[in-house]
Amino acid sequence: MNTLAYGLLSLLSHSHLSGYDLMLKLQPFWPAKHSQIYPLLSNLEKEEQVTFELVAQTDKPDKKVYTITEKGIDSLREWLSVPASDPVLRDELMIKAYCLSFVDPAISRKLFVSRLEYYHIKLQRYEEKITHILKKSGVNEGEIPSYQSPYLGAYILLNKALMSCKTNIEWCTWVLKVIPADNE
Amino acid sequence: MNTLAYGLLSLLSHSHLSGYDLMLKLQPFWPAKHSQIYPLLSNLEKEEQVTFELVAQTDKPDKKVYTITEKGIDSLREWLSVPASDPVLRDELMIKAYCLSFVDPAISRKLFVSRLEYYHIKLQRYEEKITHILKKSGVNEGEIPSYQSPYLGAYILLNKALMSCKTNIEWCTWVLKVIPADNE
DNA sequence: CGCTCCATGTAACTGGTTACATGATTCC
DNA sequence: GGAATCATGTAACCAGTTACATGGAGCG
Repeated sequence: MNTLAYGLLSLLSHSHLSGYDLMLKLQPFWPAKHSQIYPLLSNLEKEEQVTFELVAQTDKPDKKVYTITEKGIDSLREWLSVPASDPVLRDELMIKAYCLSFVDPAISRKLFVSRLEYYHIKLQRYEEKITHILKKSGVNEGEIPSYQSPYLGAYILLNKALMSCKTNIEWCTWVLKVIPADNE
Repeated sequence: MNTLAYGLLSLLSHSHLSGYDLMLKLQPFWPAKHSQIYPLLSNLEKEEQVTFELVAQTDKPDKKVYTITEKGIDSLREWLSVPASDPVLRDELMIKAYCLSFVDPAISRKLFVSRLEYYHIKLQRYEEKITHILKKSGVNEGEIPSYQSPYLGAYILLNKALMSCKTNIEWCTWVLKVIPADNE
């Protein structure tokens, strides 16, 4: 049982999903390709942490829709009780930022301008998602889903994504102010 | 040539370091173990991107101090010209946050309290480092190292680390407000 | 006609971690 | 006496990516 396996279980603890759905939903929080997910799911099935049902579709390929078992929920609970290991961030831009001065400012600027675009797209998506789940959870304006609500987890995560995104935009914008413009 | 190799080159572009030093310095920005770094360094040496000098020490083991070559600087420059790939963050706490409601609030709180401690320690370290490099760079108060300054890269990175750290502290603190206290 | 989306799977490879191995010094 | 730091290296393993494989539906 690795972290990815628990990631799959935690998504399945909220809804029934296919391997393909799991891959898409997990992307923002624990990136993984389908080639890693499918074998893991069949392991989880062997261990009786999940079950699946073959769902035939007409205009799309058939799919396996997975459901978490009581045993699966139990191992999630156990996993939640041990402290989370340290977060790991790997960002090429940070290494590139360290040796900016080896190339001319125009090239440096490009790096940060395109990263800014990346974050702006993310920001928009996160904002859409957060209003969407707040609507679904049915809370009043300014309120937060309760501890028992199945939407609390998603709301907490999206809030983190939003906050980090904004901070990164701030950082990139600041860096662009520090890099001299081309016409200077 | 993978990202880690460029990470080593970028550190060596600023100073002469041993494999051990490189490992320690790289940790905050691209975590890697010595077992990954030593073989990479000997590859870089074969490709003539770096050279090394055996330095004998009396009270510590001897070491290999590496120096970047012109060829190494050139490949760094080339690498800087291609856009940085997307950043990857993997954080178990995010997955755990998603299924908080399966355990009782006391257990949830523990997760975020210990993560807060983690970030507070990081914050302190980053603050020390940033004042240290600003002092070394010799800029006046409120000023920023120039584009040509060898300290600009480190300053930009530390600023990002600081900003992210503060945002994460803010997030954890907010989450702890959302999780009901034990005596409620 | 090629591209993307949906959907599943395996094989080969690269990246990263853990463990094995050695050995002196310093600190508790 | 045991642990931590410095310093280098290899071997075995696990995690993650890329590529191979198949195939229908819908879009431009």
